[in-house]
Amino acid sequence: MNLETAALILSKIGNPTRLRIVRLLVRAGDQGLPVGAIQKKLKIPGSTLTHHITHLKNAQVIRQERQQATLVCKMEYGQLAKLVEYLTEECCADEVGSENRG
Amino acid sequence: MNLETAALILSKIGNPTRLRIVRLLVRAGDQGLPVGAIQKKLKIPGSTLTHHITHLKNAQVIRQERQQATLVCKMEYGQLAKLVEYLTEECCADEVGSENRG
DNA sequence: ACTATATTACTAGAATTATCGAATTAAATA
DNA sequence: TATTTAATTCGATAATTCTAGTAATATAGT
Repeated sequence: MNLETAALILSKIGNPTRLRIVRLLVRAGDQGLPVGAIQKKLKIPGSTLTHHITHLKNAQVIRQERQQATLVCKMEYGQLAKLVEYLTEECCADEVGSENRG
Repeated sequence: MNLETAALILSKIGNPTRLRIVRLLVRAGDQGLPVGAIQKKLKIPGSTLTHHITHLKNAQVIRQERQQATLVCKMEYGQLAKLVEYLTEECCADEVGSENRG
């Protein structure tokens, strides 16, 4: 994980609609959630939803698995973990002032 | 902290230039860093830097304090802490699947 | 094959964001 | 007051992003 990738992921989840999608998927857990189910919850046009899903997929924040007719969206927890690790190591702690913050 | 605010902050730090600024400021610690010092490190025009600083200020990710002739930028750690708290409580854990994630 | 459901692709206008030069404001100092 | 240093505002342009309608594609059941 480098700075550019971290910024990319942050910018992708830094959109209200996409953050809602992420929240739904995290809460759905390992079984994921079909696109149609997300659409019903968010009440937005399919084309708009696909646009956002494409963003999240491209940044590898989520992935999709086909189950018969429906495509199930799932979180890419590994990518999120790497992001948190990067932010923790690169942008936080281990430098001047980090002890006197609390 | 609500979803919209969280998304706003994420989008602001989800820009490579602004993430660099944040990284510099976190590493600078409580003493912060003058705008001019940031400019020297990032090597970008002042107007561009101000543009990004304005974004970070508006989202309360950083604040500025005047010290004589120079304006010192400092992290707003509180805001970051609230963001992490929101993400942890709203978007992670405490739901199906969070235990089996390894 | 036909139909319904699920999802993506194409397309375009609106809105937002990024960049940076030039002019401007603010503070310190001669 | 004039000058220098520090930083912002203004204004223009380019690039990206958001939204959503319409058309197309894929899958499952009849």
